[in-house]
Amino acid sequence: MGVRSERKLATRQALLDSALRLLERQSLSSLGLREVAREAGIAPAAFYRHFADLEELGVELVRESLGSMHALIRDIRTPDAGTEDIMRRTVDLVAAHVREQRPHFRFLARERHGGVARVRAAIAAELDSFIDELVEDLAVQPESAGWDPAEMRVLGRLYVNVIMLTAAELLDAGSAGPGAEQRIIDEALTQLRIVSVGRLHWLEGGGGRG
Amino acid sequence: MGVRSERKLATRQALLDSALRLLERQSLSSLGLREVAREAGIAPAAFYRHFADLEELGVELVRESLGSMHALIRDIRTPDAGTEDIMRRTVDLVAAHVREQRPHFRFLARERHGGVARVRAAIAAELDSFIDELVEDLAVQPESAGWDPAEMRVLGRLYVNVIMLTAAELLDAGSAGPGAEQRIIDEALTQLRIVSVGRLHWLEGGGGRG
DNA sequence: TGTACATCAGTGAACGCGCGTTCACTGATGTAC
DNA sequence: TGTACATCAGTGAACGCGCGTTCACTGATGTAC
Repeated sequence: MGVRSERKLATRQALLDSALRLLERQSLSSLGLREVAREAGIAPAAFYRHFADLEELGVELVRESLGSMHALIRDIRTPDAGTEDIMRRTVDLVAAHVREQRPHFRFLARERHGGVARVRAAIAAELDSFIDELVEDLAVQPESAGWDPAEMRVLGRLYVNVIMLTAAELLDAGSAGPGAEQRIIDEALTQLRIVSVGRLHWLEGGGGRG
Repeated sequence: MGVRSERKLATRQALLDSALRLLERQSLSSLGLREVAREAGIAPAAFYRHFADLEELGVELVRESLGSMHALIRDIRTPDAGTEDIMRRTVDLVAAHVREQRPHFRFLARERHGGVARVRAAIAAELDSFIDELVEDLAVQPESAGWDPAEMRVLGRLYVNVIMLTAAELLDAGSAGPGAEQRIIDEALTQLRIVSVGRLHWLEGGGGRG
């Protein structure tokens, strides 16, 4: 790969990084092109060499951020351990990933229901595929015997939602005083436990419809 | 009350309504003062007779929107019925309220993790008080015997989160094709059932820690 | 290796535009007597 | 009830500013021979 295209990629990445940095304190729809270019140290016009507009950059940020989310989900996948161990591991991993990739998780939390429809759709689509992955793992566990596939998917969505909301709460934990992070982690663990107990006894009442 | 203050209140309300209308398609941080004034049919300068800036208007919108949310929670409170009936009623009520107060729920979903910290804080505080209300109701039910108060609160948060996320999904149901709304309602019901089964068997394993 | 030309990422100036905010004002409503 | 003055919600013009986008350009990198 030539020097020129390497530098182009570096500039592109600088734009993405600058945008992500600015997005810690504002939402995508209020972000300015000149603002991002300034932060990245290039002329505003150069932005157009990389993206048609900020929405396109936003969609690329979704890809990047969900890479972080994907790494988290992959780490969580340990179908061999006991349920309690998996859950403990899960909340610890969520906390660790949020700490290491704050801006990515901030971006996802903010834009999941944000003002840019295309970005919202991109996030929803990717979350769906994460749910599929998680359901694959859940399906091979003995606790899943007798489960309806559609209901398994709802269970997976419930787990992913708990994880996403926990990540979002952890982002604001800093300003909520010391101990807040541990409290959020403990609550997340309790939520996962409640759901898991529900899962364990699901079939007793005929799928909760008894 | 005089004619003048009545008219002032009417203008103020027109500003709030106009803002809410515009916020169906964008987020608060990208909303413009002139834009809102234009939509309300008044001169930009008149805005300042009612709010110091858009953030202040936003906080007032939180109050208004959570009024809608509060009405929903109040409707849900029927501690006398059986669990399954309560849950069916709950998802139907969520769907009905979202249909009738779309802009309010859109606003809440968008700004709960949005770019304006003060608005985020206002929403979080109000959600907390809704959880308290819900927990009050849950506490008097026989299913809650033996529960730790802190764990009850986590359960309440879990229910409220399911409700909020269901409302958010219903908002985009229209563009997801016909049948999407019913599918979302069914999934929400299943989630509530899973959580409720978990609640029912919670103590068997020593609070899920067995 | 050296030369001549092509490519193209990034520049800097320019544009028209809508923004938030200020200000002195107007005229209907409110108040005091 | 009528009059004289005070209040104040809303106006319209003006301001300086940063925005997104365009354009011809520059000069380092790439390519062909």
